Amino acid sequence: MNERDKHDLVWKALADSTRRDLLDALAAGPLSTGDLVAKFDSLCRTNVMKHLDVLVQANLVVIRREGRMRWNYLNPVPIQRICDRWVSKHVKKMASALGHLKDHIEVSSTTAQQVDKSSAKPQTQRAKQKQTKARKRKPQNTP
Amino acid sequence: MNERDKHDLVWKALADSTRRDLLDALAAGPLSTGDLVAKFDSLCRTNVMKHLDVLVQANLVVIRREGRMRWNYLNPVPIQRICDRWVSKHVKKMASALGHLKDHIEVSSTTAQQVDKSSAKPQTQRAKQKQTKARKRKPQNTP
DNA sequence: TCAATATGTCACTATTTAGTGACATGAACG
DNA sequence: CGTTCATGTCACTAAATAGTGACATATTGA
Repeated sequence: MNERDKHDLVWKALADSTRRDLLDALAAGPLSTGDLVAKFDSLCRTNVMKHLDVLVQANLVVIRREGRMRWNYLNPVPIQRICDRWVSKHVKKMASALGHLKDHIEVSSTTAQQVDKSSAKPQTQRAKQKQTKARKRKPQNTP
Repeated sequence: MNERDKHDLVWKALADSTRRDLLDALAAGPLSTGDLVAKFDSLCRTNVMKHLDVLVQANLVVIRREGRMRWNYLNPVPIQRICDRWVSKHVKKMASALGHLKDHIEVSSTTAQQVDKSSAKPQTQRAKQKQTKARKRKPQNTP
């Protein structure tokens, strides 16, 4: 399993709100599987275990066995890791992307409060040709 | 659409590696849909548009129309927002969770490097009873 | 040993999502 | 006009995922 796949497992695991809730429950301290089942009334035990499996695969939950008990521990490291990586990966580009964004955008009500202002410089693109033929062209920066 | 649902849209949108790649491509600056189709050789145009729709729903991509062209802009705000919120939401618990974790864990090779050390204090849990009956019990902290 | 309990596994259905081709719309431009 | 091309929409199939009940395993303690 390469790094990118592991990365993807974490994203996939975090994509589900039920699993994020499970992580929430474990944030205060480890719980047994049965504890979690009791806590999440809408889910059957098998379902909880399946979600836990996904979290374990992503290394977001680590288990410790004690007799017939299984204690589930939250491992927060991959979360911070993925956030750090994703944000830092884009942090420079983000500043410019925010710049590109403003000026002329169909500003939605929510977007309006979330977007900064600066310049917009589209990339010049389009090399290969698939079924959709295309030619070089350059849009106005500030119509 | 409540805040939690919007939150979920962002997670769901980011869960797919193709969509993360699309965001990567837009990080350098806006691209038209056709540009993106040309860039992602393995995807058909309809597929690219569907992924873009998901990103637009999550407000991760904002579009600007210019004649018959559609320019897709990355909006990095929700990413930072979700990372900030998720991390800060757990930041205190995380320190303690990391504490809970070490001591006695079936340390996997990858986990070993990602986990800190301190104390482990399981929660006392288990209230309701579903099909799985359960009684109160408390595991050893450090076996 | 035997019964209760916690967890593990299997087989299956239902829902969602990915992915595609065909056709529709609408601006650009001769 | 009418053609070209970027984009939009629809209908459909295939694959992945959520979710469940039934049964299996294994530990605990009377």
